[in-house]
Amino acid sequence: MSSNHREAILAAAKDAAQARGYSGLNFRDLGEVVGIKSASIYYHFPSKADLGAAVARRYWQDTAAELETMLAEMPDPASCLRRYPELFRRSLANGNRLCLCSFMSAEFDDLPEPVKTEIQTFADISVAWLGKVLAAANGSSPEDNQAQARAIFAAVSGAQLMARSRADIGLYDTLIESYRVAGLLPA
Amino acid sequence: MSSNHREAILAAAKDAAQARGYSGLNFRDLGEVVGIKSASIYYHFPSKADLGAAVARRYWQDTAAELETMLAEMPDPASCLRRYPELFRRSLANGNRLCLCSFMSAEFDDLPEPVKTEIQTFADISVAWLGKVLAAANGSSPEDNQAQARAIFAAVSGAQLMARSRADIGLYDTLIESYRVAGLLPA
DNA sequence: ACCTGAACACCGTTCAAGT
DNA sequence: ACCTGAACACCGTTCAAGT
Repeated sequence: MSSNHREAILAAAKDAAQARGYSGLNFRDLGEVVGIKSASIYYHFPSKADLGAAVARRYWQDTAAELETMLAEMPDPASCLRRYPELFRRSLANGNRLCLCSFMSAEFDDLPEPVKTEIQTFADISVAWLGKVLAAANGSSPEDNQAQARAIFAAVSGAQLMARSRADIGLYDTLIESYRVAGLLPA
Repeated sequence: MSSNHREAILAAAKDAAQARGYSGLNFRDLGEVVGIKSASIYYHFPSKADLGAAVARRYWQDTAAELETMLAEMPDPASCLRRYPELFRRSLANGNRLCLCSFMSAEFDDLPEPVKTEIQTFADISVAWLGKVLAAANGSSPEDNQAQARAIFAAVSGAQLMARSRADIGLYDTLIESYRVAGLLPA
């Protein structure tokens, strides 16, 4: 109950940041969505930087949990790799939104240090997961697959960005398919 | 003389937008760089939207010219493809900046319609050029290479974005190399 | 514990007025 | 033609005051 507003702020801030970035986050709109005054948000988060870092932290934690669940429920690594792009697809399906990490990567120059750290962790856990799954798929070590894991992460991010710029989720699907044809992603 | 300020504004705005995006563009800073008051900028560009569109238009025009020059000076399509990523590399080398089109793609929701149009043209001319060069390289038609051309554009954009988030141009080079290994880019 | 009203400093933007 | 001063609206933040 007492933490309801805190959670609601985190959720609203996540949605807003995926659509308008860190610089587009503003406490007045957030307060309106949550149903409290903007000043009240400072009771839960001492500054915008703190809120941004909390949102980014929660974002990679949720993603990490989801990736682990996927791997647990579907131990076949090839299937996991095939389904990985669905993660980014869902943001597009949800109001043509971008990965939080991508948007904030663009905003690198204006990001408070703690926020930078958290979005780097998002990339780190994604790449680590991809490396692990690639390794399981081809019987080598995760270290040997780090380069391809990073390439997949970067390429999928780029596909999402391009699709967003046209508000065209079909373009995303086409790009992912092209990555498979080219051999960047396993068919 | 009279157009000096106009050109200086365009140049300063381009640099700023590649570092802080359209939303990060601000007339006070721009005026300071150019040496006039922020209000004076409105004489040259009736609104921020107009300035943004003008910057984006100039950006794709310059890029289109550069790509055509490259193709004219180095008719070997394989060499052109090998050098294509240098375009994005240069933005990173220039103060860890992002492609204007990428930043504004992230900002899609808050972009005035004319700005959207111009950055889509940037993607269009890039993809068209890549399709043309790919076709010349493998003896088919540009249409048959559209999918791969778009995939290359998206992937290279993603690599630049990821490298920016670490301020690590070496990561960009590694990612491009991984694309080559995977077969997305010709070796 | 949790929230608000009111205020402050700052900044993007506008526009009537200058030369 | 080109520029500016002054004002407006907005936003992040603070804080004393409410319950």
